[in-house]
Amino acid sequence: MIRNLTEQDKEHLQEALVKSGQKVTPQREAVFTVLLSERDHPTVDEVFNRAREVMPGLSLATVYNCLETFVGCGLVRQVNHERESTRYCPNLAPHAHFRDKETGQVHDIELPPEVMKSLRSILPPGFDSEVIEISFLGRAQAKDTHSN
Amino acid sequence: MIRNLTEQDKEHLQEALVKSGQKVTPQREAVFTVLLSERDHPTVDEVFNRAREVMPGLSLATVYNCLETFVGCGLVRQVNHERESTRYCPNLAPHAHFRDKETGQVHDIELPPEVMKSLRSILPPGFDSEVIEISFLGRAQAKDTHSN
DNA sequence: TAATCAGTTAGAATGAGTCTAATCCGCAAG
DNA sequence: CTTGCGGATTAGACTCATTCTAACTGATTA
Ligand SMILES: [Mn+2]
Ligand SMILES: [Mn+2]
Ligand SMILES: [Zn+2]
Ligand SMILES: [Zn+2]
Repeated sequence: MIRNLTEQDKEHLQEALVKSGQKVTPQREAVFTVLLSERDHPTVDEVFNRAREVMPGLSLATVYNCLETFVGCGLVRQVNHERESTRYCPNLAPHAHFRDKETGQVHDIELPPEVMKSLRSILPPGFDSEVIEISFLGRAQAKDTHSN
Repeated sequence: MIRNLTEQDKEHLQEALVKSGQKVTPQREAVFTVLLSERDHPTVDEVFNRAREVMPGLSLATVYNCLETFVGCGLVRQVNHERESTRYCPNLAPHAHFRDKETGQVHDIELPPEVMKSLRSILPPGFDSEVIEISFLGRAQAKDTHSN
């Protein structure tokens, strides 16, 4: 189901867009709403299908555009596993991803700062990294029905 | 330049192939040789072009087939960064990958067991992971001309 | 009003990877 | 030797996520 954006969410969206010289549009709001409604790392097609429920005229091209815009202004992260379709994640906290081999579901795994530090410490001198991606592949006992 | 396989390398290849019910062929030897000659994580096309120097009739389809075979029998790893072409890595030791934003070069980063452990420890109960992928994106001061 | 301009849209193009069907070739049975 | 078999190789067709293009929309500005 598609939630409504809280005032906080709207401000977050507006601020990030305006800060990078772009506008809030109905399409961008719809796509952002979809992302925040179910934090299950949807693909572009999944976002497209969910968003059309609430905005039937929306085009796939626009979903690609919105998501690219959001990535550009730091509102969401892209998540890739092997060569599968790119998925999108609005969780801005540092976290890793766990991909369930059976179900395909993607779960967020919290990343404690001390682990980040120990990771950064394995880089030899001369290597400076801005982005670290960590992804697990395995099986998760389904504890609940939502997948975040 | 394309090295020659040592006896050890040949045995390694043969053992892994035979163990999974497949044969050593001239094409597979050529592709494997390319992978061991420069451990720079080549793409399929790069492998193809290098291998053709030594085996001109080789086809791209066969390079795809050989690499898939090697992955299947654990001789090499696939390395993906975002949606770029898949790269191939014959380094079987546990390691992470560092991708240089400027040059595109991929470097191996050794992964000490204690770091692996601390990573595994962040998984909540119920999550069991066989594979962990770690990749850094950033800039590396070019210390040398080879890229491993 | 007219010009401008970001955003949206449909559809074409791209390209890494996969699939298909024909051929090749080493080996073993006759 | 021939022949048959089965895995491997090959060229080319195909797929499909993503990117590109060019026309259109609609709000804002001169
Ligand atoms: Mn959950
Ligand atoms: Mn090096
Ligand atoms: Zn996430
Ligand atoms: Zn590697």
